[in-house]
Amino acid sequence: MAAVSRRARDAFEALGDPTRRSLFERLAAGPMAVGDLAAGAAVSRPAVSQHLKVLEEAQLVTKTAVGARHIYRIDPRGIGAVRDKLDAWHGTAMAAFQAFADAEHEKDEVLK
Amino acid sequence: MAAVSRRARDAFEALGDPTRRSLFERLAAGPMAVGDLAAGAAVSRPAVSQHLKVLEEAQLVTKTAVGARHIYRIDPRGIGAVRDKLDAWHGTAMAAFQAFADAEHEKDEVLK
DNA sequence: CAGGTTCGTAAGTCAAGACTAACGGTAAGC
DNA sequence: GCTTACCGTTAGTCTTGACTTACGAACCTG
Repeated sequence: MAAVSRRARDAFEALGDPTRRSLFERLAAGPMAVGDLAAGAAVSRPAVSQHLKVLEEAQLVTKTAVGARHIYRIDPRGIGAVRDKLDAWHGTAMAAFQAFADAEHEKDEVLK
Repeated sequence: MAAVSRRARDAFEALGDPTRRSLFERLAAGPMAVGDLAAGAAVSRPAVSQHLKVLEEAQLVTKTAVGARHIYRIDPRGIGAVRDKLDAWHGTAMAAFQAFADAEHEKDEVLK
């Protein structure tokens, strides 16, 4: 659980940066090499490499060497972890709201 | 569309900060006042106020004044926007992988 | 083997933003 | 009315991290 939480934590921080989110979004369309990725980015190629490293550490992407080219692709497990966290938050928030609504309804019944 | 994208963008950036994510997670358990929120946080109360402002601008929480106390609670629409974005990424990534797998299977009958 | 790609890393600069202290403003209590 | 809570904002400091340039490693190609 700690590993999952840690992974989700890193994933949120990784997706917090607009440049990284842009790279991640482009990788969602399909695997791509660093050079191609950098060609469409607003920053230099080394910057792209650094961002890809962060995304990789966050388990959001995976790297595969093909000759001299490094192909990056999305790691579905990373998205899954983030989505699970989001669902958990949504669930508890809904439960809390429901409890609050029930309590309010209870008071209304008593007042009647 | 642009409004949704913009909202999702701000939400990702808002959830990128560990302190803000901690506050958001505590609010998921139920509505809370700023003072109570600051009491359990590692930073000062003004810092909590600033973070809550960012979360509010990102449509992730809503504020309600009750006397001199300001009660913050989670805005389900904010989570929804982020989750939708995540689902979209996951969907396109899966489609891209499927297309790649189909193409490989088509062409590499003899290889591998 | 020499030359040209492709990519990651190191060093250094610099701006964004996270934080605290101090102040002002509003609502409840005496 | 006066004081006491509770909260938001401002001003200013300081750390984090995003970025570029320069360099070197690994790889293919001729």
